[in-house]
Amino acid sequence: MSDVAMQQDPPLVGREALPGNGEVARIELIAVVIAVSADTPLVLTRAEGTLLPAGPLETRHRSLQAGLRAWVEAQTGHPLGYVEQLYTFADRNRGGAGRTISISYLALARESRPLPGAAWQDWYRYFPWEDQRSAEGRALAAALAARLQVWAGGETARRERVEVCFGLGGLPWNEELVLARYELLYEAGLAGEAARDAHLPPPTFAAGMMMAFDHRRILATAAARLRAKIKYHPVIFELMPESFTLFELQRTVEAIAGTKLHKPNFRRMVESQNLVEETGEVAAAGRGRPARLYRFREAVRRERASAGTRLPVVRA
Amino acid sequence: MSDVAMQQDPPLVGREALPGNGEVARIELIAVVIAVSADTPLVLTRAEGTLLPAGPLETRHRSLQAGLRAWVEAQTGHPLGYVEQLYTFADRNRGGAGRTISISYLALARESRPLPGAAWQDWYRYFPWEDQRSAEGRALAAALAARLQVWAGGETARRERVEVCFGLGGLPWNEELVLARYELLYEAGLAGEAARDAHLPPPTFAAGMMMAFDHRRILATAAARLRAKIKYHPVIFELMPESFTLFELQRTVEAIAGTKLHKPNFRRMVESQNLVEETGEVAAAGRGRPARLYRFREAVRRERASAGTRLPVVRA
DNA sequence: TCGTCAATACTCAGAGAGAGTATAAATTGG
DNA sequence: CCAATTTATACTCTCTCTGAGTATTGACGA
Repeated sequence: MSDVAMQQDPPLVGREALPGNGEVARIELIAVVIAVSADTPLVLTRAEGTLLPAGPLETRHRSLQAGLRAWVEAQTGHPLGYVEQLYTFADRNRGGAGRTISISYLALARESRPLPGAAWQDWYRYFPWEDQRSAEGRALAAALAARLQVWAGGETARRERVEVCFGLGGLPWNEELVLARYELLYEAGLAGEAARDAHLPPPTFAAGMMMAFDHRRILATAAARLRAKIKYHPVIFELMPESFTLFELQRTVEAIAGTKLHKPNFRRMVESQNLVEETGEVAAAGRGRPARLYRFREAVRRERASAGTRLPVVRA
Repeated sequence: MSDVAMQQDPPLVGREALPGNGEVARIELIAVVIAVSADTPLVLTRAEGTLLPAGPLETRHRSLQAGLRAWVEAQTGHPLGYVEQLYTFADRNRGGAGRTISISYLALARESRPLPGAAWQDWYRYFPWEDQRSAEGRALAAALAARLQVWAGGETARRERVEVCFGLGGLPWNEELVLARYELLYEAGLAGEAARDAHLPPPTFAAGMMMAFDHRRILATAAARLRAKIKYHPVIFELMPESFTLFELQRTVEAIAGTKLHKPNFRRMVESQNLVEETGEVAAAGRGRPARLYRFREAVRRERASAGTRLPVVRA
């Protein structure tokens, strides 16, 4: 797929005239803005970390993305760079006519100082079980898996979902299943939003920090997409400064993926793909041998597009 | 990402109350329904192949997907099975207030007899250069690439796009770049829609069959997604009958991907991934040794979800 | 019965991934 | 100033996967 093109809104061409019986809806634009600071993935939030930047599409907005950028900048002071569309949801407005369509986006950024009322939050506050780099995260995931097995009981479909999502029974942990894991926890009542949405009193135990509405679900969708995407598309550089060491790059990937990587093999992978080039400088020394600084090779954009995944094609 | 979940509309939970200044928009639902008949990928169309099934979201529709399914069935008589969201576009209505938001979907199906007014069309009528299985398709792609190089002239950015998209200069043909190639052709005026949208007279040469509005662009988006997806997710089985031979499976993949595959290696790949199991029967003999029949293994859904792509993780 | 055709089975070399070890270049503490 | 420590970088060694080609099997038909 043309990723570069998908980041832009397509050209405006006329569409089929709709008959008059079509309902009208309000359009809400929601942004998941991700950055990484050292070892911590960050998400840009409002209202003490309970809301994602969002706002309605207005007449003055020339496109969906333009509207999104305007709202994020107004609410957080942060101008957006890389943006891609995530998913479009609909729900009926309660106690009112019409419906709201929510169009969610993933944006990648470098950390900055947000406006008052907005703040970067550690992404793992919302999904602590996703941090498989630390023993605590792994322990929490195991504990949640155990609770989910109890919840699943004798239903094999549920048991299998738990096994796949949490890497039980010899299956590996798959860091991409962020959304599937959150959905399991929601269904089992282990996400705080489940009781809230059912108008029940808060449960005695809830995993991770809640958000308002379905914003944590959108956050899970964004994280799943990002964790999948860094493996086949060099978007990780959207999160990096101009120059960086290979180990800083590795730790950024680790922060996003929530797993530890094998240093020599990571280095070999990056170098063999010609993703980076040396700047000729070395990092300001801390302890140990100083690391060389690298920058993203511009030509990568071109070459990466021609990579893709593999089928056993026959060559002429 | 949780693909199974993404195919469903998420649970309806309340969203942020929007201030009154939000614009309202009409919502249009558009479906790209794909099937494969022997060697030919098919797309479900209306109006002599110039329109995709589409219709406005109405109050009676309980969800976006429900609305989509209702429209497709009403217009074509074809009930939808597998459905996934593609992309959401916006454009201003000409000569009217408000805006239309178009939400496009990819659906996979098995061929059926559509209602009068609807018809399955060979997908390659719209994108003949995408059929790299045949010498004619490859020749057309080469001819278009030559025209595009002339159009690009001295602009290196354009030249590089042409090289990547059409596999020039030693680069391989990447079948996933359907949308990027269509966009190039549109920009260069080699797609009929370009002149139409610019209110110019029809050009002397136009590649592939046109569609109304931006429906061919949506079709390109769907094809790009499908070509990418069959490589890492067993969606191909949505297009297959209950039982099939391995070579029929291969030809279905070839029809979608537009490339020839290496038979022994394709067979090894399918078998090594435990995607299928033998039914015990053999296909009704034509010429040559009769082929064994296979069926899709249900357990695959579970196992595939745990696959994903690779990072050099470190194992405990 | 033999030739043809398509399905199925096997082989082999090279690339790549996982895992571990060795060396280099800096800081820090005696 | 030297040695211990720390971190970066380089190298090695399997084992699996993949691309590519060849061989065998089982049907039909002349």
